[in-house]
Amino acid sequence: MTFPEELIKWYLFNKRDLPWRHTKDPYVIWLSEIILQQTRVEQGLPYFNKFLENFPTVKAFAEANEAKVLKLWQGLGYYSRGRNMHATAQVVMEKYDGKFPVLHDELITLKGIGEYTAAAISSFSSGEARAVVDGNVFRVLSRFFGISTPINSPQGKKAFYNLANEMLYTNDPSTYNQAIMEFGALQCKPKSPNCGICPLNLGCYALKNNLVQVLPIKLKKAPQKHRFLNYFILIHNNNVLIRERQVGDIWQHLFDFPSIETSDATSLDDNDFMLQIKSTFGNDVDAQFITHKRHVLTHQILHIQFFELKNYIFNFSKQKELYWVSLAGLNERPQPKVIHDFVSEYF
DNA sequence: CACACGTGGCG
DNA sequence: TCGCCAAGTGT
Repeated sequence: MTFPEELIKWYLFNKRDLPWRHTKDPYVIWLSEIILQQTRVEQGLPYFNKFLENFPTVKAFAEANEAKVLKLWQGLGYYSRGRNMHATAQVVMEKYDGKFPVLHDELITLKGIGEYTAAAISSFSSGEARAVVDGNVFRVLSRFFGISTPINSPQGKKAFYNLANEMLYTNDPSTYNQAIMEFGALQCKPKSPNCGICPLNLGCYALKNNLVQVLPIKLKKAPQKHRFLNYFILIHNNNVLIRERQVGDIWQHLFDFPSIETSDATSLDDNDFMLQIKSTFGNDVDAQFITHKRHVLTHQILHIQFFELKNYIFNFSKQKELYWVSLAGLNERPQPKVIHDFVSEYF
């Protein structure tokens, strides 16, 4: 038995009895779909009932004032959904004579209705062959077929949309769409799905390859972190001390000056910072601030300060990554770009 | 196109 | 506790 047919079989036996599954009325389905965007069924269900009681028809919805709509929406989150619904209800009254559209291409033009919702309403209410792609579909397809392309990357979205439409059971798009989403919500759950009782476990790539906990892959935002690098320029007999950066951090194998990294912005007046300098370079050291700059990388923002050191003690020779370099011959060294920028800037 | 938008539940 | 996730969309 094929993938979509297995899903539908599972669905017919295991589906929850939800109110919006008893109708093909596009208005009612629209109501449920908007409410369920990024929202769990348990959380959205009371709102669905509340909205249907207050606004049994699009007409009633359109004639309500926005304040009442938002009042009813209170506590659901993503309040633009409520405002967009109100606007859409009025467009349906004016442009569609109060008859809620059922075609994808019409639905997609309405406020608050994107690719997912247009596919959902059109397939559920008119049987149009449009595959829904939501968080559940990403997960089910990613695991079953072993797709590791990140679901939130442009390539990933394209790949999953294509695959979803290839898999679409065109004999019954409505049931298939509901089936794959319900399957993702109840069986192929994000965390600890019970693969032992899964009807698709024999053909599941993720289960076979022990990737259920890994797929789908979602790229993290990686918020930019701030780092404070304090560089020390040590000059002796017309030589300057540089250091090769080690593996496990930015600029691997590139050269820069010896430095102390701190968790905050620092100044020489800062006791802790001065203590660190002395413990590293010797108590008699005399540090002098030269200049600072910001260096913005993809995942981090570097705050860089330069200090010139005088009267330091030569306790660096033991460290392998440190090198004395002739100031005059700097440009002849195997030059890492980074040090070259810094050096050319200050010498 | 990366990001903001809300709230509640879960491990 | 806290990050992740939940039937996405608009900008």
